[in-house]
This record gives sequence, C-alpha cells and structure tokens, in this order.
Amino acid sequence: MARQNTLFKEAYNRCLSDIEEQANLPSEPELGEKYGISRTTVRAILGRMRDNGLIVWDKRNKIVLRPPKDDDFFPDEETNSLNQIIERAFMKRILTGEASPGAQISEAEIARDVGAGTTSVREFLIRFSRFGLIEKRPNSHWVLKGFTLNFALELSEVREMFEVKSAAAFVTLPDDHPAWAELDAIEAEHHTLLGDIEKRFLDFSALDERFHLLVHRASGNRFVIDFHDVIAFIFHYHYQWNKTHARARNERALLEHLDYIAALRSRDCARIEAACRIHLASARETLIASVPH
Amino acid sequence: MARQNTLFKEAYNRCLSDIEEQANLPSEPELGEKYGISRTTVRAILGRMRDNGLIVWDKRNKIVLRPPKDDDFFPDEETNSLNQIIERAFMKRILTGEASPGAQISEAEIARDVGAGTTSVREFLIRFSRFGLIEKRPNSHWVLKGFTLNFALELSEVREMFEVKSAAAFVTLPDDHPAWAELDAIEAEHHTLLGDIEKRFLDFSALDERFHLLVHRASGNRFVIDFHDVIAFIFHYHYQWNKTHARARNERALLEHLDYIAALRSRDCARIEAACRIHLASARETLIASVPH
DNA sequence: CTTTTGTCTTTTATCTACAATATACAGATT
DNA sequence: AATCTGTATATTGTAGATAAAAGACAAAAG
Repeated sequence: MARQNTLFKEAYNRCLSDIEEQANLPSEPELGEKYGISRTTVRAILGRMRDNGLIVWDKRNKIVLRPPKDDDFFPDEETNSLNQIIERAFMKRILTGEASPGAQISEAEIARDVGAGTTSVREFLIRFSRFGLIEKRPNSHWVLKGFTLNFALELSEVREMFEVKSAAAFVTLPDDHPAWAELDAIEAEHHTLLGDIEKRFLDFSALDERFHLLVHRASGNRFVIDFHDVIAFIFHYHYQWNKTHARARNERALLEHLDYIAALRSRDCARIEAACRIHLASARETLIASVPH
Repeated sequence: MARQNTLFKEAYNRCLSDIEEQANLPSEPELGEKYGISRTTVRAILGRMRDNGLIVWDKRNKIVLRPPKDDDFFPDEETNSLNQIIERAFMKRILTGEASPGAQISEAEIARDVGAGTTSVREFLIRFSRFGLIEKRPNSHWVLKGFTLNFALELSEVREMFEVKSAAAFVTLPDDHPAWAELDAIEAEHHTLLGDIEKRFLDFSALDERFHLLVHRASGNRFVIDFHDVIAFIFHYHYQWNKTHARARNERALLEHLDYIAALRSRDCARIEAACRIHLASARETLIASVPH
C-alpha cells in the first residue's frame, strides 16, 4: 500500500453528513474549500456518491437522490490517519509502563508492532522528539527518557515562564481584538460545564486547551505558541490515562480559570500574574501527582 | 546507494591521524570506545588498513607498518554526512534570498537539487521545523516563514527569558561542580582570543556557543537546553553568512562575556542579571541587524 | 469575463529493499 | 575470570517505487 486514503474517507463521511439538507450540491472548488481538500479529492468523493446512487452527477448538476444510510459511511477506524495510529500505540506503551525510563526504543519493532513501514515510524519519532520524552543515539536506537518527575517539573517551569509572559501581553490587545470575544465565549462555556459538571467533566480537557492556547497566542511568539502544543499533547494523554479525582480536579481548574479570566478582563497586571500563578501551580501539582512511581 | 559509509570514512581518517604515535593498536572494543563507533566499523577500518599495507593484523596483534600518507585519507567531502549536505544546501537557499518568506518549499525539488532521496529531505525538514523557520501544510508543501525581523525578535525574547533564568541557576551550583572549571577554561580562552583578535576572530562563534551552552545547562531543564540548539544553529549560520563588522562585534561580545563571567563568579544575582541582559541586548541587535531587508 | 469542469502533471505519504552499522553470543586467548 | 575475537543476526539510514492527493491549465459554461 503506497499511501492511505483516509483523507478521502474522512471527507466523504463529513460530506455525507451534510447532504441531507441540500438538494443540489455546490461547485467543486466550493466543496474543496468547505472540507479543506483539493478538487481531485472532491471529484473522487462525488464519483463514489454517484456510483453508490446517492447523487446524480452531470457537470454542474449534482442532485441528491436519497439521504445516506448508516452503511454508506466508512467505518470510523478507517478514517484514522497512520500518524494517529502510530501515536496512540506509542503513547500507550509509554503510559502503561510497558516501556520504562531508560529503555531502548526500536523503530523496527514499533513498525512491526503497529503494522506500519519503518519510514512512518521514524518520522513520527523525529516529530515526537520535541516533546522531550525520547532522545536519539545516532546510528542506533532511541532512548526513552520517560514521563518522570523531572519531566513534569521541567515542563511546568517553562510553561509558567511562557504563560505569565503571555498573560501580561494579553492586556495589550486592543479592545476590538477577536481574542476578547473568544475569551467571552470560553467563559460562557466554563459556566455551562460547571452547571453540568456531573455529566460533562470529561469535556474539560478540550476547553482547557482552548483557553490556554488563547492566552499563549497573545504572546505573538512562535516559540511560545509551539510550546503550547507540547503542553496540550501531554495534558491530553494525561487526562485520558489518569482519571482519578478527575471530577474534583476539573471543577477546581474551572473555578481558577474563571478567576484568571476575570483578572485578564480587569487588565490589572498584578492581579493577572497572581491568578495565573495560582492556576499554574495547581496544574503543576496535578501533573506531578500523575507521574508513575 | 542504500546507505552512505561516511561514518566509516570519517572514523578511518581520525584513526589514521592517530596511528603515527603507536606501534601496536589497542583492542577492538577499546578502539570502538575511543572513536565512538561499533566493533563492526572498527573491524572494517582495520581491514582496510591491512589491505592498504598500513598495518599487519592478526587477532590481537595490530602492528603499524608505516605512517599514513596524504592519499591514504579519504577526501574531506566524502566524510560529510548526507544530513550535513542537505542542511547546507537548504540554509544556502534561505540565506542567499534564493527563496523569500512565504515561498513554497517542495521536498521533491530539494531532493532533485541536492541529489538525495526524498525520504532524507523530508526527515531533514521535519527536524528543521523546530527552528521556527518553516511550517508544514499537511498533504501539501512546506511554507518558508523566513529569517525575518519577527523571527529575530521572537527568538531573542525566548532566549532572554531562558538565559536569565539559567544564569540565576548557575550560582546555585556547588563549588566543586565541573561547570566552574569549564567557566575558568572558557574565560582563559576569551583572553587568548582577545590577545590575538586580528587573526582569530572567526573562532569566536564556537567559543560563544560553548559559553552559552554552559550557562543554559545550569538550568537543568531539557527544554531550555534544547532551545540552545536553536540559538546555536541560527547564530552559526549567521556568523558564516554575515561578516560585516564581524571583528568589532566579536571583540565587543568577548568583553561582555568577561563581565558576565565575572558576575557569575561573584554569585551576586543582581549583577549577574544586569551583565546577562546587557550582553543579550547587544546580541539581539547584532541578530536584528543581520536580517535581510 | 468570471467561474466551473475535464484532463494532465507534479508532489506527498508510505512501503519495500538493501548496504552500513550496531548488537548478541559463543568460542578463543590471556 | 575477564576480556577479546569471530561470526551471525538485527536495526538503522537511504533510495526508489507507487497510490493518493494537490496543483496547473485550457476548454466549456454561465
């Protein structure tokens, strides 16, 4: 297999979800724009829809014949890109303690394990190395540094430096900057989540990332914003694998965020720094508590 | 060609430089240790030395027959790894303005240009992306963000945060920590260079990196230390490509370093931060001045 | 004259193959 | 008993091939 067509499958599914409402589909470039794909892929999608009797397609006419049934969709597993598959398999190894700090990591073994080519695994590891969890010995294996206490401390230290700086930069944004509107939206979402904390506490992770990304973006510094990816990635898996006291922790974080948001709106630098540090300190504790020992 | 043997060639050359002094070479594992290579490669080197009449090799006996001649060595070009070749070609493009900010970067084109496989170019670009100069559009090309004013400012901003923090951590190192001895050595080297500034001002680059790495290491933070690589890389090419006023600039930096070193030794935090900031501010100016416009 | 479509070319993502290099282990040597 | 060598095996680094996806351009349609 030279290349997977997960992009096609995933876009096909999205397209199917949308066609119920329309009788005639828009032009090819318009569809490409909407789904973030090229015309080549749009045409492949239209072609399959035609073949499966979902639409009639003749030049500019793309008339919907029937709503899609469940088995018109590609199964979810087939829409995961190879990279997602490798990433998940790899993170599972790290977080379940299957491989412990200091262990050697073999590209070849992972490739066999996942059923992917060595090139893809290799590229994944190169990209992954920026997270500071692995290190390469040239001409030889990778070494797992591991999700250790030191890792949590070093990550938190940089995070605090960057976020305090970003929060300070936030107040310099002009009143009509879209970040303020986004801040309002995020705040509203916090209230919703707090009101429904029993059922939706798992949605916190995504909201947390959205909020901190907004703050980091205010720095206007690519290195700071890139580092947010590292944090988001680590927390993403942290939330997935460690659910002890998740509810209480998330509730506390939501309340700290609300303080932090109020401080940002006040544009009072001292207050902002205080609220920011309080929240980051408790985030650090949470992370440290989740380090396996 | 499946894989280059630059490691072999480069180690062979180093080995040759060393054999003049010895009549009998050490054991295979010892040689491997010395040159940082595996026994397999050691044996390949010994085999070639035997075939070329440089030594007699029988089990534990590896007796030197004659000193190497110039043409026993592999030519320098053949010892450059593929990655170095790709890196240099790529940096040349960026710094000569052959490609300007916003331009598309094609893996295929670079591969053709350099005469390498697309895999190697791709891996290089992935590794290179952490420098913040390029960005990937998934399923499509890379975009050159370019060595712009903003890049210089953002890099300098993070550098200052990290280095001030690291310098502060330096004073907490115990008196017997090897960093202090290295600091002495670096200081001595500064005096040597200053005394011979007319001839050796080009050696400044390496010394500069060595000094700042020492400081960054004191942070004990892998993200800070990794970021030093980014700085070192950028400055390395900056020094190579922009030699206007190099002598005056380097002399000034050497003097600032000496102040900074004295401050570190005083363990006076306020003095350290002041010296550090003065030097970093002038380094930032230097970098900004070198941005093409 | 602007947008859309049909067609063709180029590039990316991925696998496989293979030489260079590393690693494992048993027998030989000190 | 420890270290070294000989040999066999496994892994990495790199090229090349190919399907999927992107991009280019001219003809067609509004």
